[in-house]
Amino acid sequence: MRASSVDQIIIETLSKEHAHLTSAQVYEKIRERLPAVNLSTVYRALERLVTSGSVSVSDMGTGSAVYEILADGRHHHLVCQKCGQVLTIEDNEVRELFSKIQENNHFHVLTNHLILFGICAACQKDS
Amino acid sequence: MRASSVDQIIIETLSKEHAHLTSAQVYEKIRERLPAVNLSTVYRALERLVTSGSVSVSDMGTGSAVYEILADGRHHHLVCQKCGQVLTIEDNEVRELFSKIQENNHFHVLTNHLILFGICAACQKDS
DNA sequence: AACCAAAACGCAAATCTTTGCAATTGCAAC
DNA sequence: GTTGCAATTGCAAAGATTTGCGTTTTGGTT
Ligand SMILES: [Zn+2]
Ligand SMILES: [Zn+2]
Ligand SMILES: [Zn+2]
Ligand SMILES: [Zn+2]
Repeated sequence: MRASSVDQIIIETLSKEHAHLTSAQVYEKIRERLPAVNLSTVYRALERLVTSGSVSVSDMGTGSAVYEILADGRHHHLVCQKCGQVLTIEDNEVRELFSKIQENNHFHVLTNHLILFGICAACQKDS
Repeated sequence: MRASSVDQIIIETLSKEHAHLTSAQVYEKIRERLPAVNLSTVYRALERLVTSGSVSVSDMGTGSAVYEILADGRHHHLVCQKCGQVLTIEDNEVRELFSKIQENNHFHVLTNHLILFGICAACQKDS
């Protein structure tokens, strides 16, 4: 992989934002520094960063994928399908499962930003 | 929900196929019996079936989502990002994690066809 | 049987993402 | 500094999925 300027700017942007950004949001941020950049270039840069493991991409049920820097420490999310609330869970709550899967199936899990859908406590009470 | 004929035909189709079908594949099957059906109608029917819990939808990294009947018993998959191999794991291998998440976060997990990406045993040896 | 409201549908347009191809750029060897 | 190759990019088109809206169908009620 070559030191693409777009890759570097995306890393810097996501590192500063500490949030889940859509491709369109990343695109807007990049254009502040590279006004002529093409959207497909951003998609390809994001793909490279995901493959290299420095960025996660996830479908959180919002209609478009979201990207997040992984340097801050691994975590996962629970997304309520009724109210849309997003809970964060620590990696150690999931690590045990991944270890067991690794043992049982000799399969090295790379998923690093797991999204589980369901119903949150508040919405369970409502029904 | 009303008893839509498309819903019923999709159920029958997926029940007979016992496989992961893309929306395009479902569409082709439906057209054998409803030649004039619209693709967006199929998408909306699939969405209803997923919401009702009778069908699962998953991104298995193939470029388009796949749908599968859930009546046959719950299961999950490990997808190798190098060779594309798809391993199936039983629900009991995952249920423990979901129970723990339920306890710790009072969150009722509905994800019923989990896809985890990683590297299979064979591909680990190769590298 | 006529009526009504809700659900489902068809169609076209919008949105999101990927891809083929030709042109450009960065890196390293010569 | 020039050459060569592979990575990156822009652009346009294709592919995948969703959505707005007007119309039709369905099932229940009068
Ligand atoms: Zn996150
Ligand atoms: Zn909720
Ligand atoms: Zn499956
Ligand atoms: Zn493999």
